[in-house]
Amino acid sequence: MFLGEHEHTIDAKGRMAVPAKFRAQMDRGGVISKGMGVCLSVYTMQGWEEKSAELVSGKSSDELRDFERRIYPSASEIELDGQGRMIIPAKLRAYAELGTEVTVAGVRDHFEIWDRATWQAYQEKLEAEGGTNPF
Amino acid sequence: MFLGEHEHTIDAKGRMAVPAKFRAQMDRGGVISKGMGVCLSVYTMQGWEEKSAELVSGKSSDELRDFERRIYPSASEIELDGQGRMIIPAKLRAYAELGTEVTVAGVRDHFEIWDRATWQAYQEKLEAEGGTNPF
DNA sequence: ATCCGAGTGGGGAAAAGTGGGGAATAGTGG
DNA sequence: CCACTATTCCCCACTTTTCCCCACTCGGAT
Repeated sequence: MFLGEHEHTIDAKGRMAVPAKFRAQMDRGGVISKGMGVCLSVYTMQGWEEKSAELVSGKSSDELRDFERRIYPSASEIELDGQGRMIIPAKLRAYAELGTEVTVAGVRDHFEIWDRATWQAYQEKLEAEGGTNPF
Repeated sequence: MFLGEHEHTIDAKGRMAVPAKFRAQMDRGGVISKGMGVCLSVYTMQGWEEKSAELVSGKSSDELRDFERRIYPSASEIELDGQGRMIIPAKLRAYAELGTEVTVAGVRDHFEIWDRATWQAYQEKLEAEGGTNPF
């Protein structure tokens, strides 16, 4: 399970260290894709297959065609290098408007990568709208 | 699995480099055919056989004859040269209105070749219709 | 103080992508 | 059957990007 908020940086080569606590789950690689909102989502390979299978089920063949052409091209398979970093494809980096300073947030079955400023604004918005903590 | 969006070029001889991430899957050759829409679809040999078997199943013999005469003559077997490029037959290139700048998009069990401008317009249309990313 | 793991940065080798020359091949006309 | 032309295919060459490895820093734990 992915938990917690981690502040990391993207270097000049487009690399970002995966939080050490997430690495064991990602050792067999994973998939990065456009996320819901201005962010990127990273799944384990298994998580990706389950999630995408669930999403395509029960679609008509016309819907399915368009849907598949949206989600698969916007994703990319990722691996970790010897230092536990992943490369974020330039297109996805542009989509999520990532600068060098990013926040990595664990969200149960996946983790998300946000530009730090975007993340902060989003959290403040949630806090203003969202009431109290449930625990 | 074919994932991601790759910008490549077709040279004066009709050759296009296959994205490195797709090559391992194409090493035993494949089949290129007219795609659904203004694009071309490329399957692995195995994927093509499965897909075409699926498509012809449950057709009456009249339907089947027409279908086969439409599908198979427009398709072409492809191999990679020493640099990992494939040749795109001129007829197919004309069908998909491919210029020199193309986008190669991985779509799970196959990948598609689009003229870059056509692809961009299509993606913008999907985005306008389709709401948010599901991941 | 020292060790160790985490995060970051960068040099250099390897691979990917692109372009083009020239031989082999197929097709066309005499 | 031969000559000519056009196309295909196999190399070689160059540029850019990617990938692998080594090195440094910073905290926390021993």
